[in-house]
Amino acid sequence: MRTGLCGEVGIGDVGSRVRLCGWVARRREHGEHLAFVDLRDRSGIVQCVVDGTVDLRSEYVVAVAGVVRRRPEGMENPSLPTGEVEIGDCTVEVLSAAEPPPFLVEDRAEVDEVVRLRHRYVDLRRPRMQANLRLRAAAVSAIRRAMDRQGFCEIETPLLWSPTPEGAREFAVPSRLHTGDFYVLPQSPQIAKQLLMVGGFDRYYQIARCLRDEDLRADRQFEFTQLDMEASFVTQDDVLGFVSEAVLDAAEAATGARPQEIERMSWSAAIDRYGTDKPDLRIDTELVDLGDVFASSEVRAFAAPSVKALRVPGGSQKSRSALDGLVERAKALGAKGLAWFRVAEDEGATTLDSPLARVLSDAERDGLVRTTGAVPGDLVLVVADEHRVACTVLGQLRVELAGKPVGEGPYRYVWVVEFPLFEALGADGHPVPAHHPFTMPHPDDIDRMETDPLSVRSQAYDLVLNGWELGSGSIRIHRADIQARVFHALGISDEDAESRFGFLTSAFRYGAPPHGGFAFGIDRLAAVLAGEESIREVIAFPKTQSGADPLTGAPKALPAAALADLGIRIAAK
RNA sequence: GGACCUGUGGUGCAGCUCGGAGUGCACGCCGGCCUGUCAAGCCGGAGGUCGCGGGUUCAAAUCCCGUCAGGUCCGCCA
Repeated sequence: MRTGLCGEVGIGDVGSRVRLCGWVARRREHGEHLAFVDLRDRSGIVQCVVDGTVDLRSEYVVAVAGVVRRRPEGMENPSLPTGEVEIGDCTVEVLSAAEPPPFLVEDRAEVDEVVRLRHRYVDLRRPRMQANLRLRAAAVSAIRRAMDRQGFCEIETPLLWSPTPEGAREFAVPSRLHTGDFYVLPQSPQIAKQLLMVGGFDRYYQIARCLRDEDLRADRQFEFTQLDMEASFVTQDDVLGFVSEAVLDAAEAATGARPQEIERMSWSAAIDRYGTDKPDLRIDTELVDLGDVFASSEVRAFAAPSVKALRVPGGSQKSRSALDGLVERAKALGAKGLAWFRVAEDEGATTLDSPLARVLSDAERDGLVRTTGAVPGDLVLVVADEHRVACTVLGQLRVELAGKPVGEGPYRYVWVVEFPLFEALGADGHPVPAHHPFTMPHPDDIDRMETDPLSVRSQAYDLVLNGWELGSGSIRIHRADIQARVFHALGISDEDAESRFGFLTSAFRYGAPPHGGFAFGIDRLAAVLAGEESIREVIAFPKTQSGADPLTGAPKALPAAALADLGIRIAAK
């Protein structure tokens, strides 16, 4: 039907006869003797010249036959990749007429997202969406090649799975044959892939759709796609190596540039230096510890287990009301207060402008400036509080004051390793797992599990890109005795463990290899690499924040007969 | 569950503080003119439940209350 693609016609094709198919992007008519038609397909746009009039409208689907020719001298269009040539002596065949589109099929048209989604089939024609979905496909393809090359076997796991009362809320699927019973859609293939390890598939992966019935965000949809992988007889270093290979290959395929080796950082260093477990390393300021400076301070505001500071380069020009706003923000984030110091210069001496400036000793003033590295023009923010609070509050302010859109380069990947095994003590006095209860404790710390559980590190790790968590994984527990100790620490009784995870623990009784794995979000990776701030821009048919689909109208009520078939009655609201 | 922002011809906005006739801008659309344009140009035209409901008022796009939809964030996402 066609001889090539619109965007690929070039100077080398001059003289050849072509037939191109696509959509009418624009037409420019010059009376009854001459008309230009810009023809668009997925590859781009080429100008077609018609000697006469044409009865075409925007977005008509047409086939244009003609001869490629060099444009007349001075008529080239340097802003168009095909701008040196045009299709001449055209005959146009209308394959399909079209109503005027609801919005311009061009990138520069900014359109309300719900309008775009309602007419997604039109939106998808725009170069942005074409590029984004193709970038995503290139990334996925590279991931598959990387995993295959490393000896991994792609295996599908069920979409209809068993309810597990743990973690994210699950989508329920009623069973027709077992009226009153339900499957759930998997929030991740976690347990299935561990069963595959017991089954002897020592290197498994899957481009897996995962579903979680939790509230949506710019970086979260009900359904999302992960590279899910698991391997047996491996160390944490092995897993990080496998995943790094896939991620770096994907990034190279998507952007053309291969990132450098991904650096590693311990969880405690991430908290200490950036106040978060997903640090954005594009921002070059770090939190600074002022504990030594104020160790014996008379200043009551700084009498706290931890005194942390954040230097804000050039921040001294902030107005008093802007600073008041920062103080309020810090309080909203959980700090008791926020001290600020505007750094200035007076006759060669560095001065501090702050309500607290006068109560600081000379040594404290010097220490604050020296330790933070502040120079005139900077602003220094100080939070004194419990260590975790001081770090996270300043870490959040760091991002809010200096952050950039996630998709804006450069791309800074980092492995955050040695997550704590437990997050905190729950209301029942038992620690709460930071990852999932099958995470292997760090071998150096395992003896403290009963005596000092919150100090126990785990062999769990996250991959972070520009402040977004791409994914997480861990070495899993494969030994019944260690699993029993973790369950015990968590306050999960033997009976409880049996009823909730029985089919996994019993599988482990039949010969479980040491294993570990990882899963990272392909939507998120693709979005960042595409320069987008929302994963909706790399998903063909996403949902809105309320979980609706403006195109199909989903979700909808089911006909009464369908409900009756499933044995379901809708409760009155 | 909560906070904040947004809603005005097909699209994007202005108008809203300080109430006075659906007023304006750009794009698109329709018609006419036009033989080298390329976001073509020129002339003319059509197109509106100011998200919806209620209240205040002589009078509401504008003020108040409620509600719906969309977005960002918190909670949530082991």
